[in-house]
This record gives sequence, C-alpha cells and structure tokens, in this order.
Amino acid sequence: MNIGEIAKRSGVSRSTVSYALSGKRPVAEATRRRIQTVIDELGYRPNAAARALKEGRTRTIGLVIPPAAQRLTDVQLGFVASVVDAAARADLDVLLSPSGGEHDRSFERVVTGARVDGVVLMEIRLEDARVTRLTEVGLPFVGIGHTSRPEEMTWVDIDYETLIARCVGHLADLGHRHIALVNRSAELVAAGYGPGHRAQLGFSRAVAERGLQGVQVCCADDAQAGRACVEKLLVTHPELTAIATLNEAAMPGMHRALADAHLAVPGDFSLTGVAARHWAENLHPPLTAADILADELGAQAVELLIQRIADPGLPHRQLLTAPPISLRESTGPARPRVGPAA
Amino acid sequence: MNIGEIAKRSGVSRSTVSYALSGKRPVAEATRRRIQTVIDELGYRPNAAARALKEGRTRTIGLVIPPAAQRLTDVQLGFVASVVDAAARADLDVLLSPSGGEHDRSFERVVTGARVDGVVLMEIRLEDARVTRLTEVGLPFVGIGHTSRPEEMTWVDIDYETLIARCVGHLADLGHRHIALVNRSAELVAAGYGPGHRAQLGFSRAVAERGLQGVQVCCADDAQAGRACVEKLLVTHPELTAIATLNEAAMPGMHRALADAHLAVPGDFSLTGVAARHWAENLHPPLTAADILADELGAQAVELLIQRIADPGLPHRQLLTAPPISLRESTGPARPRVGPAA
DNA sequence: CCCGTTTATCGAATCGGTTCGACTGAACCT
DNA sequence: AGGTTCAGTCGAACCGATTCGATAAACGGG
Repeated sequence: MNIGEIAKRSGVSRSTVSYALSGKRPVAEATRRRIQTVIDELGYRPNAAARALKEGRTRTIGLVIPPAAQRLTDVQLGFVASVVDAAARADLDVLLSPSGGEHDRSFERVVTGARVDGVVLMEIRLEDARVTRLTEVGLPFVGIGHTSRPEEMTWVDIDYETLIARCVGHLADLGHRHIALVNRSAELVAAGYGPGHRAQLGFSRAVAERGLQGVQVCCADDAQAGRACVEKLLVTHPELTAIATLNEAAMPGMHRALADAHLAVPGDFSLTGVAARHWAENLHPPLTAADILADELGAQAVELLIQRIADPGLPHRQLLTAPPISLRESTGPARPRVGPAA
Repeated sequence: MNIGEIAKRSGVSRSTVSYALSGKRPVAEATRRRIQTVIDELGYRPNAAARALKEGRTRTIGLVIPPAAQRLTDVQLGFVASVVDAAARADLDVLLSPSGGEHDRSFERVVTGARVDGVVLMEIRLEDARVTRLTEVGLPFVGIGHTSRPEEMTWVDIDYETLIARCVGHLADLGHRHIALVNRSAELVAAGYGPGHRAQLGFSRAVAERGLQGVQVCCADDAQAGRACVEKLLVTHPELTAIATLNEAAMPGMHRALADAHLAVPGDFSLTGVAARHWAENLHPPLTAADILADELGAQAVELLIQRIADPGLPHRQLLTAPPISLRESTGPARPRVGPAA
C-alpha cells in the first residue's frame, strides 16, 4: 500500500502518481483517472513520515499545555479547544505536550527532532525557560501570553490590565467605593504569571484613578480557597461592597461565602471579573464580566504561527484583544453593607 | 544537524553514530564518548520522520476527542489529562484529533497515512462509525467506552450501571423510597451513548430490586437545564426525596433549584451521583458519589494500547473499574418532603 | 605461526515519498 | 521541411535515519 504499488497497478511510474496527486505537473486526464481508481480501490494514503522527511515539514503543530495533572481552568480549556479547532481548519494536526515538572522529556521530544513545524505555548511566565529553549532551537512559536521581554517573541494575549480596570470602572460607576481584587494563587502571582501580574497593575491603576479604596488578595484556584478568602475579606474589610476577580475556579466558593453572610448578589454585594463567556452566563446570577474570547485568541495564535512558519523573518507581531464588558446580573448599585462584622 | 554531520565531526561513519546511540552493537568506549561530546555540543536529536519511516512506527498515539467546540465535561477532561500523562510516561507523543461533524478530515488524517501507531477513542456510541473505520484500516485502538458489540474491540470503561445502582442502593439504605435519575441529554441517550444507556439500566434494576418508586428524566448538559429539570421534577413528583445523577454539568443548576425550593441538602433532600472525585469534593456540600477514577482509566487505556501495538493478535481484553461509593455530605436520612407542591 | 573468533567499524541498501532533469512525440510556426 | 515549444512521462537522486553483511584488526589457542 505504498506509492510504488499504486504505480505498478496503474502501469505508470511512481513520479507520475505523485504528480497526479499533487498536480504540480500536468498529467493526462485518462492517466489521472486510472490512478485515482486504483487509489480509491486500495484506500491508499501517502505515508506522513516519508512525506515529512522529504518536504522538511510535518504539517503538525505542537501545543504546549501546563502539566496535565494540574487541572486546566475553563479559560485554558477554551484555548486548547480553539487552537485544536483552528489547526484542524488549516489541515494541521496538533501534538499535545504537557510541560513543566517531570514532563520536560515530552517537551524536548516535541521541540527537537523536527516533530512539529511550530509550537503554540500556553501559560507563559514572565521568565520562561521554554521560551528560551524554543528561541535557542529556532523553532517558530507563538505564545498565548508573553514574557517580561514581549518584543522578543510573537504572541497574542488578553489585556487583563484593561479588563480588570474596566471591571473596577464599572463598579465605580455604580457607586462602589470599597472594592477588592481576588487574584490567582499567591505562588502564581509571585512566579510572575502574566494575567495575575497585569490584573494587579490594572486594579491599582483604576483604583487610584477613581479615588477608591482597593484591597488585593491572592487566592488558590479552588472553591474552598475562594470561600475562605471571601469570608476573611468580609471580616477584615467590613466596608467592602464589591469584588472583582479573575479566579474562575474560586468563584463558586466566593458565592457561597457571600450567601453564608446573607449578602445577596447583586442586591447587597456586587461581583464581577474576567471570565469565559459561556461560563459567566452559566453562573447564578449570570456574571457581569469582561469576557475572554478564547475562540478568537486561539484562532489568532494559529494564524500567526502559520505566518511565522511560512516566513520566520516577519516582524514579530503582537496584539491584544480587549472586548467591552458584558453587563449581566451580578452587579448593581452600591448599598452600604450590613455584614457579619457590622 | 543530521547524523551525517555528527559522523563527520566525530570522524566515524553514520552507522557507528547510530549504534552508539541505540547500543544495538558494541562501540568502543572512546569512540562513544567522542560522539557523545559532538552530539551534546551541537544539540543533535535524530529526525523523528526519518526514524519513523525506517522503523515503521511513529512513537505517537492518537487521541480522538469529541468535537472541540462542544465543551468537554470534567470527566472527559480527566480522561484526556490522564491519557496524555500516561503516554508521556511511556515516552509516547499524543496527537489530538477532534472527530465528528466537520472534523472528519482530521480523523482521517490521523488514522491513515501511518501518522500514529495506535489510537485511544473517547465518547464511543453504541453504533460508532469511527470504530468501524479503525477496524477496517487495521489500526490498533482502545476505546474508553464501547459499542453495542463490545466483544469485537478492546476497551476500558466505567461500570455506570453498577455505580448508579450503588447510588440508588445507598439512598434506599437511608430510607429514601422515591428517587429520580437525572440522565444526560435526551439526544445523547437516544443516540445510544453508553453511560446514559447503562445508567438507565442500572437505575431501573436497582429500583426494581429495592421496590422503590423511580423516575427517570433526561437533562441537557448545562446548569440552566439542570435547574429547570429539577424545578419541574419537584412539582410533578412532590414525593421525591432524593436524586441520583451522572450529569455533572447540570449539577450547579440542580443545587440552585433545590435552594430556591427551600430544600436543604442533605437535610431535606439527598443528592448523589457519579462524578470525578476532585469535582465532587469541591461542591457544596461535597457530593456523596461513586467516584470516577479518570486517572486510572486513562492509564489503563494507554497500557492496553501499547500491548495491542506490540501484539495486535492478543485476545481483546475488557475491563471495568467499579470503585466503591465515597460517602460525603450530600446525602442523609429520608425525611418526608414539604416542598413547593406539598 | 597460522587459523578461528571476537570486537569495532564501514559501506550500502532501505523505508516511501517528492522533485529535478531528460526524453519522446505531437502540435505549431515560419 | 526544419526547428521550437510543450504536454506527458520516466528514471534517478534525495530527505535522514536504521540495519545488514562485510571487512579489518586484535586476540587467543594449539
């Protein structure tokens, strides 16, 4: 079931079969039909490895995800899905590679040995060894997120700074004066995780501009932590009337803590943040949020990667997507709180 | 940066470099060290396509997932993560392929053209064209789930029938006499989706054995549907005191509906089901559930696949994993309901 | 000292495609 | 009629590894 077999049965040479398939040189219509018939009969498909070897490209891209053991957030999952989708539309296959921890062998395998034509990198830190390695190896790559030297790489990213600032602005417009930011986990933020870092910046800036009282706290990525975190906040900052967050995983716990404190959302307390659209819509009440358009971001990453593969010399493009905030039902006018500590 | 270059710089032939790397023939210690030095200096890694072409295997497995657009459930995500992890441990790469709908090209690319040595197939229907195709092509594969002719393929699966029956048994032990099963979406169940189908069987069987009153309903895979579904159930079946479910996505909405009806869990109403452990633990209250050990299942699937690749003639093994139910806090003794319709 | 063995290495074939240069007729031009 | 062009095809080289058979040197036994 190789090209030689097809050639033999069609009574032509291997090169003619190849040209019939690729169309890179003219082939007589009668010949082409004869070959096609044989191919259909035998269900022949060219061997991907042989083709990759000769052509020098694999028609495959790598997708480097955080260690699989550690659970992906909804937003991350959205990225994966959209990258896979976009790649499929471009007739590219996707090789999955967990990275970090004990999975460095997998990363190395994907990156070296010409297994992929390029790589999409998720969850980039401000200092990121994988970026260094990819640059060193000279493999085209696009980051979803960027390092502390963004001009040195090609990336797409979410403008968390602006998005969080918008959330704060929205709350301020509703009359809230005491607002908290619930960030991602302390380790992540300390490690220079971009979204966490930029959320801090955006929050500080917006709070300062609007002359508000702002509190920032970190919170592990799970419901229990979210609950504990908000319970504590309500006690230590009894004047709080609203929270903005980018920590999806903690959100259910945060809701719980508010409910336990008999604070209705949005009646007594407002909640907003940055989240995937369908996820925000599925909450109760639906979350007023700056939506992350994961689909678009993944598609753009793949598109950029395809460009870079075709012409690695292209100037490194950078873009931010900053859609407007989507008003839903989790925010309302500020109302002086009568909380557990009041 | 190919093997010839290494050979030249080490002053040996290409074959000697190959043997030095594979150890399949003895190489003088001095020569081996010299070669290794050159390799380390140049950061050489053998070209995967060339190796695959010669060896006839790619050291890559395919993972066929449901169309990416359609959101993966937590359990499905767990499968993906565990397959990727297990493959990485076995030094295998994972090629991701969405299937179904418009993604059939991607599936075809992966299964033909010798891109992968074998395939792990998720979300199998009772009648599944992909299984037919893989059998036809003769590519080794392992299903997570199985078709209506399970003896014709190799698979691992979760014993939903037993798990749901155990949930019912647990509720019966607590004194519940009127129990509902909230299944997955009607389309899925109608299409012969295994878990949905077997949940039905297990529920019916257990209800009959215990002499209970059982209601079965289907429910779309999202929170809104879950809420609507339970709201309706509470009205149409006012005697209900417990629900068992395998619909994770609908669970938040179900909780919501119970809360709206002023039914406390587990005080007034018990809730149980089949779910991923960490997910069940993260609910409020933590869900008493038959845990799905996704990690183990994925690892077993990969292990079976590796066996099948090594020896496709092996008798098709089949196994079920049926861990005991994990008692948490969402179930309690039955108490006559004073619900909205009472 | 000669011969058989072992050890270390090399050269060539091979995997299954793609692609380049060359060849053959037929059509076309002047 | 002779030369040019072009469609259609073939053979051979090549991509980068692995692997088989052969060879040469070192070694040990009788």
